Amino acid sequence: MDAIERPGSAQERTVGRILTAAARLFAARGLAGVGLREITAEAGVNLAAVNYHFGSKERLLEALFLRRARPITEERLRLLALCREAPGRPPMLEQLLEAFLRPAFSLGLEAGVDGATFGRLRARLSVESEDLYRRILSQAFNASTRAFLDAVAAALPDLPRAEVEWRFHFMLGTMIYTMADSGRIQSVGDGLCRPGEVETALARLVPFLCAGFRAPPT
Amino acid sequence: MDAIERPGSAQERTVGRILTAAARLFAARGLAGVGLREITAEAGVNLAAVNYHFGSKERLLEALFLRRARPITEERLRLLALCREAPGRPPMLEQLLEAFLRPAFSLGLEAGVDGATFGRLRARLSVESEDLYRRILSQAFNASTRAFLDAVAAALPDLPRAEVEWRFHFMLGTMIYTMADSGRIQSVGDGLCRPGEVETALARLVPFLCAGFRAPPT
DNA sequence: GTCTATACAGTGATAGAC
DNA sequence: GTCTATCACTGTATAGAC
Repeated sequence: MDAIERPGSAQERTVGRILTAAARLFAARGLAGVGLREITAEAGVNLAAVNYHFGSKERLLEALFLRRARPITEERLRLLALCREAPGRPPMLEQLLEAFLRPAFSLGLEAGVDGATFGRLRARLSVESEDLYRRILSQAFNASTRAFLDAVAAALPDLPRAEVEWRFHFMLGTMIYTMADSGRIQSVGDGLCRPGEVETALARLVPFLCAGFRAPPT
Repeated sequence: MDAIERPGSAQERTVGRILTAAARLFAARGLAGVGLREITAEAGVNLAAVNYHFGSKERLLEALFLRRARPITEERLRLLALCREAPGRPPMLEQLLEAFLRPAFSLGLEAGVDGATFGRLRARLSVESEDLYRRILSQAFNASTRAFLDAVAAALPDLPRAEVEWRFHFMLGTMIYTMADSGRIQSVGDGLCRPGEVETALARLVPFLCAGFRAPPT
């Protein structure tokens, strides 16, 4: 426990270098496109170091993911605590969705070297049904997401709980697909929608989703 | 040209058996989780047959995908031609979204042995930004999707084109994330939203999305 | 043309020496 | 703890049989 916590120790240096190299390479060329040998070469460590410190390539990915996900959860909860009904402020629902979505976009898409494609990584994990990935996402996001689900339900007291969950699910879909920025809409449309533009995406998403949430129940 | 078209020929039999086996195995265990040796063993053909007939594992996937995607496109265009404004019918926007979404769900999620997880496969491809996958999706869906994008824009004459494209993009996100059925919402909510239920999903999606499309432009 | 057997260069993982 | 050597396995390529 001591060695892994003390910054500057040989072990911590090795782990950090692996994480940095892996983040850069995964971002540049995707998960399957880069091998352990390339990661360890760039990090200047031995091939076996990855399996020694992380256990497997997949668990290296997990460590990488959790390191970037935590700030999102924390910022979400911080913003949630600031939401309140008051004259001159937007309606509660708008505040909640903004507080939920903004950290995912601002911290997930633009912060730091590996942030540029953390959104893509997250999107890939989010459409996978494999157990490992579900576990990673739950571990990273369940706490904050559940809090927002309940807050949205409270802000829409006339909407049955099942409908709230469905619409929340739809919101997750729009968020994740936008973060993935796959280029699909550019290929089908006239290029007027560019999901990579964070502020534009948020400004379009919130009114769209709020209108959907407020639709009469079926 | 003759041999590949005549059903029952030795070649057609081999190709068909590979496609069937690959569809089942990809569906069961994902794309990376199954090797060529397992596919060829189940199909009762030689290992090299895949590369001989398809060129690579990825192009096998492409053939598989296009085979199942074509009926979706055709059914969409058939339903689009039936949409019209008339007394006693739902508003045009509702008709359009229903015509766009229903074939993706009904043909993509439940028809045939490999249909059960064609939706998952499609979702995985849809969040990928790699060129091959973008090409596959364009080839499969651009014709029908573009037609619907224009029809929706015509049904919402007061909405700027950019806004239409953004909201259409959001719709794609809800559709794809629902088809992926990753289990995420069940893990965060109370299990009241089960994206695998096609009719329920459609009944919830259409009003939600129509309300979003009709939100005032920002 | 179709199919087979086999070889090849690459992967992630690991046992055991130091 | 770290490294070397090696393992079992992957997708792909090819030479040659039918």
